[in-house]
Amino acid sequence: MQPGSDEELWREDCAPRRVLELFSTKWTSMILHTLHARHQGIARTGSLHRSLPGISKKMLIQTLRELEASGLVERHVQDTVPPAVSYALSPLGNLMVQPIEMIYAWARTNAGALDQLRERPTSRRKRSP
Amino acid sequence: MQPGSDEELWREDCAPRRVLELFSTKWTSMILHTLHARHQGIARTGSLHRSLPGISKKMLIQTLRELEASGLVERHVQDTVPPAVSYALSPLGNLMVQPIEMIYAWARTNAGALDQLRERPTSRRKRSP
DNA sequence: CTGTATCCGCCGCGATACTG
DNA sequence: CAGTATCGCGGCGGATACAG
Repeated sequence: MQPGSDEELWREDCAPRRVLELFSTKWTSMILHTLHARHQGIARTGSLHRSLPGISKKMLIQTLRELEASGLVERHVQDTVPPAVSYALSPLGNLMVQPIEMIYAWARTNAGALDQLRERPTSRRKRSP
Repeated sequence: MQPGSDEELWREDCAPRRVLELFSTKWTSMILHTLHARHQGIARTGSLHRSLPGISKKMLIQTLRELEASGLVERHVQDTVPPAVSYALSPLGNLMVQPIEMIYAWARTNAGALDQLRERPTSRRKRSP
C-alpha cells in the first residue's frame, strides 16, 4: 500500500505504460540492447543488421527511425560515397537501456524457471496446410 | 560462415525474448501488476475489471485465460449461482511479477525523464492523395 | 551501403450482442 | 456475475523490388 496512490491508476500516458509501450513493438528492445551491449552505444546500419539475425532491413530501419523520433537514438550521417550512417544511443536512450538490461539480466538469471512457462495458445501459431 | 557464430544469442526462444513476449500484449503486465499490488495476488473477475479502467470484458477474460494457459495464474471456480470465479497468481506468476514490478518502480522513479520521450507517430504514413 | 516504396497476410483488440 | 460469439479495423511486420 503506497501513499496516496491510486485515484487514477492507469492513465493512458502514465510512466509505466509509456515504458511498456516501447516493449510492444517486436524489435525495439533488442535493438537498444544490441546497440548497448555489442556496439558500445553506436553502430552503423549494416553492423547492427548483422547483429540481429532475423530482422528484415525494413523493420531495422523503420524501428531505428521511430527510436530517433522518440528521442532515444541519434542518427549521424557521413556524407561520403557510399554513405555511412551510424545510430547512437542518446542520453535518454542510455537511460531507457536501464530497464531493458534489468529484464535481460533477470531473464537470464531465471532462465531455468522460465522453462516452466508455457506458450500462449492465441499467439503465433502455425497453420498446417 | 562458421557454424558456431556468436550471433545465436537471439534465438526465438531464448529467455529474454520469452519474457519480452509477455510484455508484447497490451494488458498482460497491467493485469499481473494489478493482481499483485491491489489484490494480494487473487481477485474475482469483476473486481479485477473495476481495477483496470479501459479494458474490455473480452480482453480481460481472454488475457486471463492466456495467462492461465501459460501457467502464470490459476483459475478457481465456485460453483454457485451466480458463479464466482477468482484468478490467483501461481508461483510462476509471482516470479514473473518481479520484472514487472522492476519496470513499474523504475518508470515511476524516472517519470520526469520520461517526459522527454516523444511519442512515435503511430502510423508512419497515411495515404494522402 | 543505406534507404524507400508497395503489396499483403495475420492478429491484436475494441464494440456489440447474446447465454446461463 | 462470468463467459462466448462475431465483426471489423488498424497496423505490425515480412518479402520483394527499386533508388541514390
